[in-house]
Amino acid sequence: MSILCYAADMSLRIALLGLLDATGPASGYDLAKSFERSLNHVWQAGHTQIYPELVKMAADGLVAVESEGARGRKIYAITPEGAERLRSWLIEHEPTGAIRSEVALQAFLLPLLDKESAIAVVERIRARLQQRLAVLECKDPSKFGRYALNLGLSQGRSGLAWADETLAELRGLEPADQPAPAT
Amino acid sequence: MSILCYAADMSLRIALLGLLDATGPASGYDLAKSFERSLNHVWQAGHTQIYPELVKMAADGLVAVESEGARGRKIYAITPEGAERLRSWLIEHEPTGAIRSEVALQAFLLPLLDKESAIAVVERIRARLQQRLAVLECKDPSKFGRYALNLGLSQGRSGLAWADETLAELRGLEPADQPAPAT
DNA sequence: GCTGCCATGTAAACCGTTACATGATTGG
DNA sequence: CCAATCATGTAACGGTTTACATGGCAGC
Repeated sequence: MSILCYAADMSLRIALLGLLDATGPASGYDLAKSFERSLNHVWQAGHTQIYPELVKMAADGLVAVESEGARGRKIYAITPEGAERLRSWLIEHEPTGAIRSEVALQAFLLPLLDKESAIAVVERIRARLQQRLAVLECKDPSKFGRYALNLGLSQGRSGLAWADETLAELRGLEPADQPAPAT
Repeated sequence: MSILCYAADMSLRIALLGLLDATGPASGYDLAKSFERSLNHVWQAGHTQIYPELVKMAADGLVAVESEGARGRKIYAITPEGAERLRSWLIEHEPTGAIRSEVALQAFLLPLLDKESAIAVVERIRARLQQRLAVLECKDPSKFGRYALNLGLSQGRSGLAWADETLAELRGLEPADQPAPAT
């Protein structure tokens, strides 16, 4: 609305500014790799989103092309203005707790399934969570993103605990409690 | 690609089918209310998304207008085809673990802030999590969505625990460990 | 010379939010 | 009669994904 009202979300911008601030100048390609490696469990973005966004951010003065290397490689650096924008977002932005989780949606709808199917679904969810957790557990906890890593570990473990409790509950159900196995 | 490859996500469809299956025929308005009340911590959708989607779903034969009530109220019911689509999604769909969380992004970037600011950010996150948790704790655990409710409670509590640990760690830091408070 | 990775981009489609718009009904 | 709520929708915008497209360089 007002000129002070920036676009709704901007989290992609913030993530890019954060990476540039934390690890120094980088190309779009580097940033895409960083997303995959370090930011993966927190935010995702592919190169097709990153390249145009960097151009817009440069137009807004938040980053600048520091140098151009081999093969048309363009190295972006964060500007002081960008660093300030990053800090003020961190300090001022009230994060929306809103979550869209396919896992949670499946959990919500579990009662629609018969016992066997529900158990199979939860087992698959459990396997998936375990796999994700294993990836996080391999990461270096002394690195930059360690607070988010701890958060991911904590959430992953609590998801696993939920899956185990739910499996126990489902297995303990009397067959009579089940919905009809549908025609 | 092939005619068997349905649109990528469809979670909104699934959520709508799930509500119709679980609680019987309903209007778009009712469904929007249900989203707010029961599905809020799992998936969000406003009426502006729901109305057009119901029209498309009716065109695809997954729901049907069962009756039209007062004030142009249209009551949709799930069709057998819709019920089958719902069940096969639940059983077959491998949920993507991908998460985009502004809270986690802030956690990731915490080391960019000086000690005082970082503590303030985590305290705000903690307050927000507590508030969400309080909402969930008021819900009836015997209702339809109770598996998802348990999951939400579990995740909320682990988030709170993370915030407390992180605050303790930040408060215990030597001032020397801090980044320069930025000109 | 070919394969594979580095490196950058565009275009179309889709999903989701915000703002806008309309009218009926109920209760005070 | 007025306000609140019921009830439905459209339009524009912005963010995200998928597919398409191009070319340089390194090693075999």
